[in-house]
Parts: sequence; C-alpha cells; structure tokens
Amino acid sequence: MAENDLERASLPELADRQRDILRAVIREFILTAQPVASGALVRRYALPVSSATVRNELAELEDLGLLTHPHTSAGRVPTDLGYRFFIETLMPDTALQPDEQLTVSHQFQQAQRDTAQWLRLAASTLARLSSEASIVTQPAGTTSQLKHVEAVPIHERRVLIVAVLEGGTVRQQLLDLDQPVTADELRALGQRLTDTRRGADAATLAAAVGQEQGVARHIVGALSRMLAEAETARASDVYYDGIQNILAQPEFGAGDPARLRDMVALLEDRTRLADLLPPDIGEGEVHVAIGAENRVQPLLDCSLVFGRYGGTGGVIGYVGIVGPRRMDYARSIGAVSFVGRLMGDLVRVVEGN
Amino acid sequence: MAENDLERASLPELADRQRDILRAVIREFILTAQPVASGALVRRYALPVSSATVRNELAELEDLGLLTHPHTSAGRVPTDLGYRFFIETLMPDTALQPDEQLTVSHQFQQAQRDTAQWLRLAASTLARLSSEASIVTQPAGTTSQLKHVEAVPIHERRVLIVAVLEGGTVRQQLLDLDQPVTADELRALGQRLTDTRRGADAATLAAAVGQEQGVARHIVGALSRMLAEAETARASDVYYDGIQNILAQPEFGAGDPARLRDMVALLEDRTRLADLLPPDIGEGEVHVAIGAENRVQPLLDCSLVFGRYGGTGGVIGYVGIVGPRRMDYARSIGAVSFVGRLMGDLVRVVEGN
DNA sequence: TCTTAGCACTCTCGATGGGAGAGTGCTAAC
DNA sequence: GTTAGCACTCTCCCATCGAGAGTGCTAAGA
Repeated sequence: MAENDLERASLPELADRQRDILRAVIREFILTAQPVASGALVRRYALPVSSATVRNELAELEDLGLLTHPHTSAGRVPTDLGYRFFIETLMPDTALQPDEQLTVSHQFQQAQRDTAQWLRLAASTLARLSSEASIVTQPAGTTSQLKHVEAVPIHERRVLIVAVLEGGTVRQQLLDLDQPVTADELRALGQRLTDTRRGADAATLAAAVGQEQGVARHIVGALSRMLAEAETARASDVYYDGIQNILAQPEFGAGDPARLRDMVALLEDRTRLADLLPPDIGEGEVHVAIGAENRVQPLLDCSLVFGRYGGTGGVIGYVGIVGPRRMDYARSIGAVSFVGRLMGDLVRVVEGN
Repeated sequence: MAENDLERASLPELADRQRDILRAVIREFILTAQPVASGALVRRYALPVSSATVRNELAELEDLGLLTHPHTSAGRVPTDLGYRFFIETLMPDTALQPDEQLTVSHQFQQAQRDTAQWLRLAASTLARLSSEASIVTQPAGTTSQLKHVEAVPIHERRVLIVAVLEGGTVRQQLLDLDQPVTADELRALGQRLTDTRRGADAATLAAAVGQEQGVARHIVGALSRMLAEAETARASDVYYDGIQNILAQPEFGAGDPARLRDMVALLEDRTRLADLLPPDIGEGEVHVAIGAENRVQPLLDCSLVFGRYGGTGGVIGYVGIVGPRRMDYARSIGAVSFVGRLMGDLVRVVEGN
C-alpha cells in the first residue's frame, strides 16, 4: 500500500528514552482513556528521571506531531501519527497466546461445517478477543463457477434449485414453472446440467440460455442469475458482532450519542460497509486505518484493523475489527491475523485442497 | 394467554372524557418523551374544558393506576397499566397504509427467493417501519423431515452433503470420509438415500445408522445430526436489525449507558433472545409485553411486540419489535402483523402449498 | 549540556446557590 | 360540575468559586 509506505517514510527518528516514554503514554492511554500526565508516567513506569524531564520529552514528542494536548493543563494524548509510529516500530509481539489459539481453533472445528456458521463464529470470536466490534464478509470469488446442480420438486410446478459452486458455496432459489414436471425428470435434468454446464460462470450460462428449451431454459436462466448474485454477494453478506463492546467504550458512551448512532448505522448498512474494505491488500497481511486515515465520516474517530483471507481460486473475504482509535492494536492485529488465517484454511478445505 | 385475560379483566371503566384525555396523554408522551402537562393537553388538543378540569381528571386517572408523576410539579407519564388500557381499548386501527403494504410486499417479491434473504429482509423491514429494533427467527419445525439428499464430491475423500428438508430448508455440511469415493458412486448414493430415507426425521435416521455400511453409514449419521440441529435451529438462527433506531431514542441515549449496553447484549446473544419468545401464542396473533411484564432484566423498561408465523407442518418462527415502553404501539402492531402474515405466506410457498 | 526543584499559571471539575419557569393541588367562587 | 386564582414544589440553567491536577518556564545544580 503506497499510502502506508509514505507514512512509514515520514516517521521521525527517536532516542531510546523518547521511544520508551511514547510507548508508555500510548499504553497508559489505551488502558485508562484519560490524558496521561508526566507524574503518572514516572510513578507507574518507575522511570529513572524526574517528571520535569519527562515533561520536556513530552513537549518534544508533541513538536514531532506524535502527541497532543486537549488543553493547556491536561496530560498528553496520542495523535494518529503517534499510533502509527507505535504500530510500525514500538508494538510488542501480536501473536495470541497459545492457549487462546487452541481454544479458538477448537471452536471452529466443533462448529457445524457450514460457511454461514463459520462466518458468524468468526465475527463473534473477533468481537470477544478484541472487545471491539467486528466485521466479516462472505468469501466471494471474482467469478463463480458452477460445480453441481440439483432440482428438487416442491410442488407440481415449483422446484427448488440448489447450485453448488466451485469453492463449496451453496446457493438455493425457488422457481415457478409454467408446466408440471415429475421428480424423475427433474433428477435427470439436474444430472444433465451438472454434466454439461459444469465450470460455467454467470456470463457463460446467460449466453447458454438460448440453447435450452422449456424447463431447462428456465433453470439455466435462474442459475445464471444465482451465480451473478454470488459474485456480488460481498455487498450483502456481511456479518457483524460486538456492538455491545463499542457501547462500553467511554469515548462513545459519554460523548455525543449522534456519533455512536452514525457508527452503528454504518455497521447495519451492509452496502456501505462492504465499500470500506479496499481490494488492494495482500492475503495474510493485516492493515490498520487510524482515525482520519479512514475516509468515511463516522469512522474519523475510529480505527479499523482488517485483513483479507482467501482460497486459491480468487475467492476472497475480509475479517476486520472496528473500535476507537484508542484500541489495543497488538491484540486486535493478533486476533485479525489469527482468525483470518483460520478462515483461509476453512475456505481451502471447502475448496478441496 | 391467561395473564392477558387477567389484565383485561382488571382494566377500569372510564368515562368518555377520561378516555379522551388518557388517549391524548399517551399520544403526546409517545411523541415527545416528556411528561405531559394539563395546559399542553388543552392547548394542543383543543379540549373544551379548562386545564384545572383536566388536572382533576388526570388526578383520577392517576388514582386508577393508569398514569404517574415523576415528581410533584411535573406532568403525567403513562404506567404499564395505562399502556395496556390504551392497547386494549383506545388504540386506533393498526393496519399499515395500503401503499406501505404494497411497497413491502413488492420488496419481498423482488428479493432472491431464499429463506435467509427473506429473514434478513423481514428484520430490516420491521426496523424501518417501526423505527425500533427488530427480531426475526428462522422458521423451525418441531420435527424436521428429510426430503432430498445430495452428495457432491469436493475432493477424493471429502464430500459436501446437501439435505433439503420438508418445508424447503436447505442444510449443508462437509464430511471427510475414510475411503475415496467416485462422483458416480456418490450420485447413486444420494439417489438411493433420497428414495429410502425420504420422510425420516433425526431420530429415525439415528436409528437407521446401523443398517448402513461404509460411506452410506457416515452420511446417514451426518444427516441425522443435521436434522437434529435444524430442529434446534431456533436458538442460533435469530436475525436482528435496527439497533441504530434504539440508539436514537432519548430514553437510551441520555440515560445511563449501562442499560443500553445490557439491551444490545441481549440482542447479540442469540441464545437468550430465543428464550424470550414464548411458544404459547397463536398463529397470526400479535402479543405485547409492556415494561415489567417482561421477565428479563434488561427489558424491564422496554416493550416487546411479537407475533408467530408458520406453515402447516408445525413449522413456526417469530417476528418481533423491541423498543422503549413509549412506543408507537399501533404502528408496531401493524408492522408485526403484516410482516408476520407475509412470512407465513412465504413459508407456505416454500412448503409447496 | 542535561537534569531537576520550584513556582506561577491554566484549565477542569464538582459543589453551591440563586432565580426563572413550568406545573400541580387546593380553595373558593360561579 | 367547572374554573380562576394562587401558593407551593421541583427541575433546570447559569454563574460563581475553590480545590486539584498538570503544564511550562526559569534558574540552579550535576
């Protein structure tokens, strides 16, 4: 990400003591949500210097743009750049504890082996691990290919079309026919379409509608629409969880309630949510957008930690965490990274690798 | 509901003018969320009496337990009993406007004909219509019966089992086998199981595991588990929407944030949510639980408007609205009733009737 | 040159205390 | 049965004030 390199390039050089103090300020602010005072730093971190010295260093860190002041006689608060510096150069190891990893893996193995369940579990796991809100999108391919078709009779003229896509997604749709069809005919039709249309994508199927007659024509048309819908599924199949965690944050609870509402509205509007996650991010990487780095209005005071997971066939999905800028980045990054890897593994299992 | 008859039996008789005044107080409080003063009533409702007379009537309504006072010199606020009285005897027609009905029906017809989509749409529609939060549960039968089985090869030893249940629900699960199976074998197996096990429920399938050998044995075992899970799906497949609407309510926004958090936590915990909806409610009826009538802690200041929808085969689901006690009951009841009926129709369509 | 004690200055926060305003309850007259 | 009048109560807003916390600066010390 070019933007990121730019950020990194403009990060200032700091002396060891300044790094220690900045780390302590950020740690303290993440913990308490209160501006951090020089005296408190000396007391709680047993610094070998006086509070006056710390004040001098704090003033310098402020000149460098890493910290600010809410007002003259208040303690220091990290800026976006401060957080960025912390993440790039000061952050401790982000990996989750081995026992946590084990517990989470275990839960995923115990869950019903069904994509929707996994997505829900991923969202709730991320929310629990990070104590923030989470977003998870359905894995969707740039193009979806048909793997298997089944037509199940529901009623004389009504069939349930079940399409299994390459990658293991299952899509279903009811279809009303203009003529009655028997169960055996449907079974044979499903088999024939599976054999002849296997590997076709939405466009190919749309083009093939003309080659079919009668009932088969209807079904191929429906399949084409279902695949097309699967390709754009990213917009609608977004799972979120952990709104309660955000409500517990002091910056949202006390402050003006309108900001909170905007934020929840964003989470509940799946279309806007999907637009937030940019496609230019590598598999397995974790990206962090801090405060104003988010372009969307309600997220200007928030941070977004997200990663991409995917299988081999261009199938990708996103997992992410949304929270206040004052977020435990190490933990969030660890959680996103781990759950993303887990989801990637699951997608590959479903794909058959 | 016995409790409800009891409530209704103990509702007092009121003179016409008292009924008018009570109606006006409730209407005004729903609108403004502020205690209602005698003078304001006379002004805004052009009552043909003076504010002193209204004060006398208000005092009597308070004696009857229909209204209260936050403090001596404040206006009146409805009690739970007051709302109950309003709903039972004063409420205007609850039906949605014809054009609204048309719009909503149209949206449901336009949606992909797939249960999960419908549930999501029902939740968002209820939230939008009522400006409150909504809950919708997946329709689940007391017992689910198998209608169709398909085994789709994913990998040499890995198959995707797709089970279509009586009622149109589709369930899927990945299965790892201990021996490789060809696509043709799987297809034949699916066909045989569909023919022999059609109409079986979870218990029957569990009992039948012993009759099968090898791969078929694995699959029947998986089917039994899938059906059993479908029967208890009520607990996990709950959709909610409209948390942003609740955040906009003054009683939650300003008051202590802990209450709000408890409430959202309740919505996000699908297990607890499912327990809230009692089974003893008739198809098509709409029930209202006001304030303390809810037994669950975080809902003591809230009201719940819910209804049951269902198909013919004992398949039932719930639709509901959660909001502050000061809720537009007429509108909420209208919305729940209409969306419930719509969902019932859809379930019956999926069942083939 | 770096560190630190000391101190003035600034800003927030909570408590205090009217005063205005809204609304009720009561009484007495119509 | 209705209503004007009025005393009384309670909230809410605002201004004030002092305590407390914390900074920035200066000058002395290492």
